[in-house]
Amino acid sequence: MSEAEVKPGRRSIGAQRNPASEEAILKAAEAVLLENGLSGFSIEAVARRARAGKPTIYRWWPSKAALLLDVYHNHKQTHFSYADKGNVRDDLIAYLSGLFTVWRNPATGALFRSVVAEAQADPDTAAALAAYMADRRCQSSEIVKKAQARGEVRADADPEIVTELLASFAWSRLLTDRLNVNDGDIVAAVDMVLAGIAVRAA
Amino acid sequence: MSEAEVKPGRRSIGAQRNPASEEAILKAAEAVLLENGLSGFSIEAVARRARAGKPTIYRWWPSKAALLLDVYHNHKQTHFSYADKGNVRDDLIAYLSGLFTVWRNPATGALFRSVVAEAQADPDTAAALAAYMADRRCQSSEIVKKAQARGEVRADADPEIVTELLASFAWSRLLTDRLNVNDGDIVAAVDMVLAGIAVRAA
Amino acid sequence: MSEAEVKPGRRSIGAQRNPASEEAILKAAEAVLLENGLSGFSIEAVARRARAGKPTIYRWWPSKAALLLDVYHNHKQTHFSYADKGNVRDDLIAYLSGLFTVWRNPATGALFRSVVAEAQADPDTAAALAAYMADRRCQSSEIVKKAQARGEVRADADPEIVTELLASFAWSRLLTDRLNVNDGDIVAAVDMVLAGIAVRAA
Amino acid sequence: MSEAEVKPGRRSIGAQRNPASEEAILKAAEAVLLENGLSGFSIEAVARRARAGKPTIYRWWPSKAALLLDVYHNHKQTHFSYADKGNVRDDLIAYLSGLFTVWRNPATGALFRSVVAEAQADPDTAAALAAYMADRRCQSSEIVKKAQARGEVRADADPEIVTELLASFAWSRLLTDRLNVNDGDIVAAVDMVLAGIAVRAA
DNA sequence: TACTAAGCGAGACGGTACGTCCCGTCTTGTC
DNA sequence: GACAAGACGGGACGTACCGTCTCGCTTAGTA
Repeated sequence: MSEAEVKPGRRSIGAQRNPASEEAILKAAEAVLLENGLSGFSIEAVARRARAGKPTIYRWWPSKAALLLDVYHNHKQTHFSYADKGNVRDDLIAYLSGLFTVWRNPATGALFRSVVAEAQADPDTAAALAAYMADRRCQSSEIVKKAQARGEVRADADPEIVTELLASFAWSRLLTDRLNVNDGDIVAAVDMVLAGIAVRAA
Repeated sequence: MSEAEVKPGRRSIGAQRNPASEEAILKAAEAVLLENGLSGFSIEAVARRARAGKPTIYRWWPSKAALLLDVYHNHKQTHFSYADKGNVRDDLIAYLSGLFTVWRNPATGALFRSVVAEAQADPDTAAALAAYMADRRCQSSEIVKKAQARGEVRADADPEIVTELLASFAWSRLLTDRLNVNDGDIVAAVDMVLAGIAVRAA
Repeated sequence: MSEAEVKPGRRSIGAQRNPASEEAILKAAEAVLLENGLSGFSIEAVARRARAGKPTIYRWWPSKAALLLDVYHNHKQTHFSYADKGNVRDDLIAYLSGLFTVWRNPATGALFRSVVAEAQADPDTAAALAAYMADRRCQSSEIVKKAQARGEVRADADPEIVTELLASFAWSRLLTDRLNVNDGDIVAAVDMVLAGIAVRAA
Repeated sequence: MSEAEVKPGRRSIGAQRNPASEEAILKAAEAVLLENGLSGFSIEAVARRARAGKPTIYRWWPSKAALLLDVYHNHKQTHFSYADKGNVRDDLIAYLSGLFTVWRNPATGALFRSVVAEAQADPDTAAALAAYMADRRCQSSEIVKKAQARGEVRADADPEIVTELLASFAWSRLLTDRLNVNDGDIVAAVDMVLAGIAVRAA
């Protein structure tokens, strides 16, 4: 209120985590990542931007990767929902095009690409990403399980592999900058998995 | 071969590139990457190990990524061949399990993971990786094209998407350290793409 | 006294200074200084060791230097007395060897060295040290004044300079870690000041 | 000459120490020390001021203290000479007032005070200072040795202790900011050492 | 044959970022 | 209102690499 708090920004609020600092850091981290890319994303840059001390960041996030993941999670609170359209084809198309749509957002896409990249070098990030992906596989495979319950999908199909196949497709497009190549590919991929490409043996 | 060349390193052989240096650098780069991981892979470390000057490296490889890619290419000269087993199912299984096998090799796997990671931050690597992947898609889609010619696969299936779907599956397993989860998944993925999972509508 | 107060630290005893805290802090400060040296002497370290909050220290001691000085004064309550042996030579030898003896004690020596060092950078410490030294000069010069009264020492000699010369000698030995070089030097210094080194002009 | 050297300052001159950098760093170090005092003297500040990289400083000076000492030595090249005035009294007065004069220079005085302070916390500085002081004692005691040769000073006087006593006096005045108290004290100290203060026993 | 020109190992240069430690201030909840 | 506790913004620490530079050398090709 007074001018005292203007100059130095935030202060400690006692022997407890200051939510304002956390928010400012996450916001700054996202901004830095978007503006400077993964290679320009450094703890120092985030601290500078958030007007926070480096130790404050290290106190709560053990590594660059942890911060990155946290930013990603916070960003993804605008989750896409798993719509239930009544038939498996529309559900899978919605799922896959949902992934494409979310990652076409420059922020979300860059964020996830960064997390994946970081995971290749940093074991902690790798573990966090693995946990996250396991959760997603579990959630998305529900689509197929429901379809099996409805009798739309063969009972011997592994639900997790179905959605993993589709999600992997989205991954590789994201990681090779080919998210916008051809929207028809989304439907083609779903239909391939659903109907197969083999000529019907009578 | 002899230890004579070990101690004082290599010298210039005149106004031309010294192949011994190139070889030593590539070898050292691979060794450093394998021993210290992507995060420990630095030009300095490679130069130290190769007993080479940093400018020698920068003279021939514009960036860390270029060196990485070069190492990868050199390493992959032990290419897996696209066997032609006469039927599309065996060919695709051979293709997909070939990818898994190649990447299960610690060197090759780490190399490719590093290249993909680097491509997320470095545009040059991204471009190189894109070109490389386009070539691979082109080559691998031949499997499907041949099968279409044999009448095994429906003519309206997009050959590139077929193998891209399978290759993406291998990518995501590589990038999330799940290459060894379940060998049966390979066959399951191929069969899914071939026969589909939908219940036959009579 | 009991170990009950060890574990959970001390509590406030109401709106007044808690002597137990003061004592614990001074004790901890001395211990830290002795164990880790001046360079390892930090308010944080003292607070940790004393199980005290940093603000408690800052509340009572405005600076590191103030704490240091306070520790020194508390430590020196075991003052050496200015013995009066009846003749100036023995008194001065007792005075100078007293300084050496006091500072040969690791705690006292390190403490005084630290105060002097701190005074070179911190004006407050410098002022405190100056006041302290003025007092000591005044006290120690009494030795010479008494000798003058007894007729042992020439009336035109400046008493303060006499003891300052001897104390400076001890200082420089302390500050350059040469306290134990040669015990004979103490007597030599005193005799020099008393009898002079010039050849007697008949 | 060209504008190339304007922006980035100095460059490497190959695999050898760049004297321009060394000079710039020493100059900057002195300036920082004088302007901000010992407490404001940091490697970072010196690097900033010298437009040098921190590693360049650490490459050549293992510690803050080493840099400090080097600055002091470089500064003292304007050595005071040990004048030989033919009689020991004038020589000793010249020696002692020389010390006072040199240290009354703000730069030199602050420098030496800083070195002494640093030596109380840092063993390397302590060692360097000890070596330096041993050398000075050796040099300055020559005054007394010559006087002994001339028969002016008793042969049983320890030459090193004589000048050590006087130098210590200057030290303590420097370290307690009392360099300007009373110029007569210089002569008084010398005469005390020469003639003694004891009343002549007939 | 002598000269030029480029590549070589080496390593110093100005920098940026790392992750840690401590500074002195602030606030919370307990006594 | 003093206490233990500990988070806060800030700044310096000493280290690792970055990409650039110049050195002194070695040798191939040109003159």
